[in-house]
Amino acid sequence: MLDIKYNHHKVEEKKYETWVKEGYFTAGDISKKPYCVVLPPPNVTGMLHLGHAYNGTLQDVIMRYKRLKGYDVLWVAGMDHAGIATQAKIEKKLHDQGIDKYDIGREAFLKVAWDWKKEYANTIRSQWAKIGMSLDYSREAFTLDEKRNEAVRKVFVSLYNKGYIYRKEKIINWDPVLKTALSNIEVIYKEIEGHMYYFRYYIENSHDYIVVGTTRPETMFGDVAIVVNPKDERYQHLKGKKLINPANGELLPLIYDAYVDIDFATGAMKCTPAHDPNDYALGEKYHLKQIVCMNFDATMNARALKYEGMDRFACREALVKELTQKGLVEKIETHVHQVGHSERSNAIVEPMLSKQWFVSMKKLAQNTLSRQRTHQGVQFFPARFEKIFIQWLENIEDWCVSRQLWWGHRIPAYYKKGSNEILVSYNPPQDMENYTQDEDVLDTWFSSALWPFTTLGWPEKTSDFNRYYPNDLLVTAYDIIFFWVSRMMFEAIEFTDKIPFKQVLIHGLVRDEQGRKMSKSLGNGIDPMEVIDQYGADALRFFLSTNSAPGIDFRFSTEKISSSWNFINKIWNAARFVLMNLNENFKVESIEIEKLTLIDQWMLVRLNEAIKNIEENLEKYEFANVGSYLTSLVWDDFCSWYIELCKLNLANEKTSPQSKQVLYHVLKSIVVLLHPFVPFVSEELYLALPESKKSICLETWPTVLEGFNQEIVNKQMNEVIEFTTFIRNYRNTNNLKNKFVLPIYMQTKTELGNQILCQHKTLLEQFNHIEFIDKKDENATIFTTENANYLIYYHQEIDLDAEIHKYEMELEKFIQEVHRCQSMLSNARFIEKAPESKIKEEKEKLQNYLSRKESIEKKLQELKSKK
RNA sequence: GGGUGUUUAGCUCAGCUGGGAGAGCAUCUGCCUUACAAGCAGAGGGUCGGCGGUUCGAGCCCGUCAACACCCACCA
Repeated sequence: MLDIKYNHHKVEEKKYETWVKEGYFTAGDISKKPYCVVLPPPNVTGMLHLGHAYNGTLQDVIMRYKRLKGYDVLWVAGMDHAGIATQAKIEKKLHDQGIDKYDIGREAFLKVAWDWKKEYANTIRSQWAKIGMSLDYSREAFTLDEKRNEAVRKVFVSLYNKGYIYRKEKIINWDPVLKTALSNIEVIYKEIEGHMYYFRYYIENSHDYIVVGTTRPETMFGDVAIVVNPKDERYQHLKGKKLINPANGELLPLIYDAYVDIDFATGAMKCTPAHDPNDYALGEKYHLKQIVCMNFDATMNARALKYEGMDRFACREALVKELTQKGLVEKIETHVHQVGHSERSNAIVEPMLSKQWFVSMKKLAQNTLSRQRTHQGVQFFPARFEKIFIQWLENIEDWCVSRQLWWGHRIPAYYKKGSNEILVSYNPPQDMENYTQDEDVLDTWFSSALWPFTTLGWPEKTSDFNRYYPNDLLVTAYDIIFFWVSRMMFEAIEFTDKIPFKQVLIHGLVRDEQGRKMSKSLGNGIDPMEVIDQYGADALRFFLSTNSAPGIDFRFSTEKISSSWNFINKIWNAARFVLMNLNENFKVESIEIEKLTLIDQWMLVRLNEAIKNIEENLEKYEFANVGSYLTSLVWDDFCSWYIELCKLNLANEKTSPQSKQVLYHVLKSIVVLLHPFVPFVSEELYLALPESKKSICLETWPTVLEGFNQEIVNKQMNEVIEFTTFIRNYRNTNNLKNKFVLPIYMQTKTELGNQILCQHKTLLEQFNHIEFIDKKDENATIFTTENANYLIYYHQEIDLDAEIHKYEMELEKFIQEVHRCQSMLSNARFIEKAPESKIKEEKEKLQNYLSRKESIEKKLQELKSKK
């Protein structure tokens, strides 16, 4: 027998281990249809956060649902080496121990990194288990393991040979803290209040000067020209003249190019091709020198003369001071502008000329775009994300893939010693002693981009690849559409000639209770493991999955998790009630409709409707809808009505021979319907049921029972509900005890009313503690429904005026309803254009309201005549 | 500069193809009715951001304005 109270600690203990051991999550039953999803691999940088729990829960709901629906479900477990992020963490750890990575060298560093990975991989696995994620561990992969490395090398070499990968000196985004290049999307632009410095540039052999504005004076040491717009009249007289760079006294040519905005600042712009992407383009156009004036740690180099070795911002300050003293500063204004920061280190990114490896993106993006445009692409949920995805691809730039790190896939490029020869190959050259391998590694996303197929064994032609590729679905947050989804798309199309997955479900981010983004600096992160400890994984999962709409951020809410817990406790107690009523001799029998009472039938009809509705919404990933449907099915239909009414039936097995079967059947169905959301408690309750299988994981999705006259059943039960609600209300307003038996005369108005009086009289009497009597006198309270008038003969002192007022209010309501129906039905255009069913519905409503209005009118007349 | 999302009850949010406004929590009233007091039975509370339009009919579709949030690009 179940404990009196739901105890999530006890319920969630050891179940996951059993599921894994029994192989319920291991795919491979070829008698079933395959369904495959690969988990977005979490970074091995640390522990899982609430976002992971959210992402994992959404997927697990789908996976468990598909398993119940009879699919051979493969949900591939895996983790990401997260190059920059992990290396930064390890460097910090070493630094805290007083170790510099260059002192221990690459190999020793990598050993530390692999130990780190092992430790966090174990933590992550135990957290997946806590959340209940039904992952297939037999195929677990790591983005940096040997198999994935083979695939990466193959892809790199292939892209190189096809001309998609090239090595070039270009302006890239440089992270001076982590000392590596970054791709464009790894740079976060933040608004910063800085300064616009205006310097005087004297004209050679003249006392005249022009004023040039810049936000980055330290880069003046890399200047090679001053550029003005050819139409700018202020500078026409300077053609052919040279200007003196105030920072170093060098002569700069004046170039006329329409790129320069006449109205911005002074209309004269300094040009630093080695430290600015736009200047770089100008530099190419006019064949200007590219002068790098900084080192890779963002200190100034020898070009900065006496400032050599000084940090770039210290140099800026010192230089401005120096030039102020020399009278070369015109003015300094505060200036708000967007400054690029490194996604990982938050350092201000330095645009820097550097030789790096790039993937040429135009053609590859085009291949993806043409599939999307011809509807052979991926289906997005919600659909609007496709637009964002397409716009990004249309404006894509080449992808810088080399990183000056150690933790990652080493670039398979080999440089012949003493020559310019570069060998890009899958295996190192035979005569390796004559070569040196490129020191750099690849961007993490280079290997993640191959994830949907490398996890299935590609490039080998494995049976997994044949069976499970393309994946059916990808579930991920909107913030990595560019980083990941788009790159998986083009790699998949290029190397497998298929889209990587059929659908993408994009979800939002979990924010804190105040609606702020969770971040380390704010310290407002919530550890999912603490939540699980306090409320249980099931409550957390139910909260996460049913309180969020696709693609939209949502707030974490302790209150709502607590509500989820209450809901689970409610189910728990409903199950207790059912199990208490199924005695040891209970045998499951098939349900025969002719043996069922009205409430049995009604409950099964409600269950049927729920199954259909829940399925529809699960297929659309509308989990919030499923959640509210499940809640009302369990709480209202099953607990508040069916179980309460059933208590009467259970006392009399002769009149309701199958009520216990229905109780069992509905509880079991509910438990299975809930299982995708709350796997632990559903397993616990399932195993407590008679004749259950070894695990709910082996169950099948409930099916709809056919053969009910749904319309009649609902109408009859609605009458019961409407009447019961009225009686409860009546007792409340009149301060009557539940046990006080109210005498009631039922005046039926329709055939259905007669049926109810005939068939369900006893039920209504017992359930509501009333007694149907023969009509005695006129002094009664009237309650009117579509099918009957109920006259309550409860004699009490009544305030006649108040009573009249009450009925007048009631009458007013029906008058309005009648008016509404009549005006609709008398509208010729409504009759002409509205669908048949709607017209029929309104006609029926009108009849109903008319009859009820009439009853109230009669009662009012009667009251008024007494006055 | 371009784009997207949000605006619904006191709070947090649902409301999917247009057909009488919903949930949870909070509030008020009454209940220990043996599955559940973390519960039960009732009740109150909203001109669905503003304005205009389409429609027989708009929270939902179109236009426009406003506030907030986010994404992309960028002027040195």
